[in-house]
Amino acid sequence: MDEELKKEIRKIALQNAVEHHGQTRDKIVIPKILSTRPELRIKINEIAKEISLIVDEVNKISLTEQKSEIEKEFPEILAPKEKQKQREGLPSLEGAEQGKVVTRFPPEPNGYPHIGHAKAAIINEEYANMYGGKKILRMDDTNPENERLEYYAAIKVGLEWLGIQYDVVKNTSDDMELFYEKGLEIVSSGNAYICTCKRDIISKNRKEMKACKCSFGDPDQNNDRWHKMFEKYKPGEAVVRFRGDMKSKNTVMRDPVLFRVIDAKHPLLGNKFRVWPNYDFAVAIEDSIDGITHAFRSKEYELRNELYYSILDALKMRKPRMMEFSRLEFKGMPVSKRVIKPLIEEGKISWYDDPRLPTLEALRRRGIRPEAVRKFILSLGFTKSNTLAPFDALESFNRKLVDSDSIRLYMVKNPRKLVIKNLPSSSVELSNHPTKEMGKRKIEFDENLFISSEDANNLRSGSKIRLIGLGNISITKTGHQLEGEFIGDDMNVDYPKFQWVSQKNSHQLKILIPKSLFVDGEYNQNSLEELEVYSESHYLELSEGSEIQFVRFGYCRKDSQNQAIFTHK
RNA sequence: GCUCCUGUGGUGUAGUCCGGCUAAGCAUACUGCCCUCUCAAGGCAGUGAUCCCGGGUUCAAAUCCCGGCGGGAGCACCA
Repeated sequence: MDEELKKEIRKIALQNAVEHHGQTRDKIVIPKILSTRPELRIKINEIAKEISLIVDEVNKISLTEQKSEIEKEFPEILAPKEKQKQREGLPSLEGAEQGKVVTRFPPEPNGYPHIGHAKAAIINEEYANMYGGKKILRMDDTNPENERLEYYAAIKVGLEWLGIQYDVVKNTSDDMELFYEKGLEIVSSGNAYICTCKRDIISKNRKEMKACKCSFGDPDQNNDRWHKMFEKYKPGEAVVRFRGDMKSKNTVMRDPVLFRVIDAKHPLLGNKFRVWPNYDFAVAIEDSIDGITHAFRSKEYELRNELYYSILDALKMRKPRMMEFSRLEFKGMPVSKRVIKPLIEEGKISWYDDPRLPTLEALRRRGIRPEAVRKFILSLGFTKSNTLAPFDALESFNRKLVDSDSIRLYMVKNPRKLVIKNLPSSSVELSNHPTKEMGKRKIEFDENLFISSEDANNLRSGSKIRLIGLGNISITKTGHQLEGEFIGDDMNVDYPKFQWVSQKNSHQLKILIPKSLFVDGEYNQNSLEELEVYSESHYLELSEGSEIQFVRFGYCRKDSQNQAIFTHK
């Protein structure tokens, strides 16, 4: 064995020993050597023996000796370890070429957009941007019974708020004629057939893996029935079914429905059409003709991938790559309309913008910034494992964004009067932000001030406190109404510091504190706390929607002249 | 029930495809210190993971293989 290798081994052993209280192990040193010198693998036995010897030697000498040997022999490893840099954004995409990636976000206009939509939209956008590609917004509106005009608009408003812009905005329903063309093609080629069986028969056969009699109909029958779908058949009487595999383990593949008859009025197209493609057929074709290179959807669609590719194969159409990510929900914050709607009807929450909800509108009202939503979502990564994200992760991103332009204001909850007769002045100027230049505000006062009960409760006669920005006070009387006297303005004291409000300058308002809507699956009766508070009247001069930090309380967003919503601490 | 996906500190994740470059990285939460007329932001430090469990392959496994277990989803003429 050459001396150089021995030296190398000793170096690694020493380094590792120093990092671990003077002790190293050959199990650690062997891989390290082998990883840098793969050619040694064949001589493994010999090397392992040598390493054991060296490791023993190193372990015998003291930590200080180890350190001094490193200093003398291998000073290069003394350089401090750099902090590891984290990959920015999402992992790279397989098969993605710069400038050629096309992604799409296909929401159904059947409700208000929420955090789950944000995740899908942001992932699609990020990837398109990452590769200098194209983004498409496609309203997936092929069920006229569900879609409503206001939802098309609400989704666009939400996306705008998130700051996402699209190269193309379209509706799936724009391509109805194309679906018919492809529908006829897939029927004519024998890859689909028209089934007139009753719904429960179809479902029973699916369960039992049995083909239905319609699947044996000849081409003429299918052709004829295809045309009948457009006028003769009533809803429920006939559906177009893909010829999949009734014996497939994947239930999705057991001759799924491609088209059905729906007579409802479509918000965009009225009664022009009554044969509607279903989701699987529509997305596959749309993704293909829109030139989508990478399509992303959430995990519950995973089993539908096989169908998606099969439809495109049957039609000999180009296939995008489909990938899925986990759904995003917050603990105790339902996303689904099925859960939210009854709460609205029962009057438990006001509307879809109630601050306890994870809708985009609610997050906005609550004071969450779109950039925070984006950072938060990206921080969750692109993963298929179930995420029940904690809301405080979002809050932390938001706090950092909001802090630098939130005006600092004083506010007291459950106000208690504090009378101080010997105040040396009648007004004071307070600065609006501790570090950023945001100007000052003037507060006028007389002997009547307020502090919050929480603070007042800990006081007794003789307690000394500092009213921030005002001066030091010695309490002379406690009780329902407190009294105190001004004892100077020395700032080098360690009295407890309280914020205060002057009676002359006060404004009463309500603060809404949203809490978890559901606890252990049950509606939380106390999910919205309402606080009656006094703030400085300066509040009235702020524009609606501004973010405020009430000192020693937390961040709030001004909702109106007499209501603010608690954002987070 | 059947099928598919998933399982890394309190929490969210990186790493897993192509086993060694990290006795497991980052963020958040928590604790302490610095800064500061805020229990904020900022700076620094610290606590915290036998990488779900059990076998196997290998000189070497969070990473590969087999078997369990936990969690989620799908089983619609909804998307």
